[in-house]
Amino acid sequence: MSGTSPTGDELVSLLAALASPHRLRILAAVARQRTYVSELARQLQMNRPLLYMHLQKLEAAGLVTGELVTAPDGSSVKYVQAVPFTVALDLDAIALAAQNLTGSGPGAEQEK
Amino acid sequence: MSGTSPTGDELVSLLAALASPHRLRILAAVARQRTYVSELARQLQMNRPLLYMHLQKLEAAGLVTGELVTAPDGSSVKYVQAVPFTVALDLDAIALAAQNLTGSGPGAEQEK
DNA sequence: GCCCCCTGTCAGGCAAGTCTGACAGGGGAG
DNA sequence: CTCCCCTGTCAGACTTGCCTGACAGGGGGC
Repeated sequence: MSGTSPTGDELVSLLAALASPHRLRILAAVARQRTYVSELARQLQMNRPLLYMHLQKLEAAGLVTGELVTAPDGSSVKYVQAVPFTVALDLDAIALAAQNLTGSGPGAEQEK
Repeated sequence: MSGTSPTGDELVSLLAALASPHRLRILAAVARQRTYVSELARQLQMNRPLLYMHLQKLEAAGLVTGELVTAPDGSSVKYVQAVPFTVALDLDAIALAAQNLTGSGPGAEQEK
């Protein structure tokens, strides 16, 4: 994904995924070190269900990947890892992205 | 603002302001041409009150500036203009921003 | 057996964002 | 006076997101 100019919808999803203090902190923690969910919850002092939700959003946006690892002793642990990316954000990028939003053509369609 | 690495909170606000198809379209339209509110509403085919709200958010985020111009004949028109900016978005920037979110220090505070 | 740690999902409550129609008012043109 | 265009703001409905406690289940160690 790095470097590719995303479509408008992708951009919106990406920004929405990042526009949250919790998710920013999660991403930062995960970028620094590969951890598993419960440990991450303890580290960031947040409820696991909440962390799960945020992780799902980050994963849906393609910003992190989860990997369920089953240790030789049978116990399972889910490791989370950050996915590198780069987006240059400025007026030009936005003007470009706004052109290909689903249903945005000048005379495209006015369905609501 | 261009080039300066924003604080965590500022980043979140900026991303939140941009994470909306409507606001993206507004910004794109305004970046291309300085227009006034009602004209913009017609151009984008959206209700004015709605446009007003989005403009307020964009203005609060410092992405656009409004200027109420009173023509010599007395009629007032509010012109909206885009504010140039640039933000490089990647894992490093996020890790950096996550460090200075209000209430995020490693052993800062655990008020809930 | 009991206790501990892990993963995952659920319903429910609360807060915030989104969108709409309607209103009040200023001013010009016919 | 009537019609039109403009700027603002409001309450209300609706949708979405956020967060919590509680649950079901797998597996290990004592």
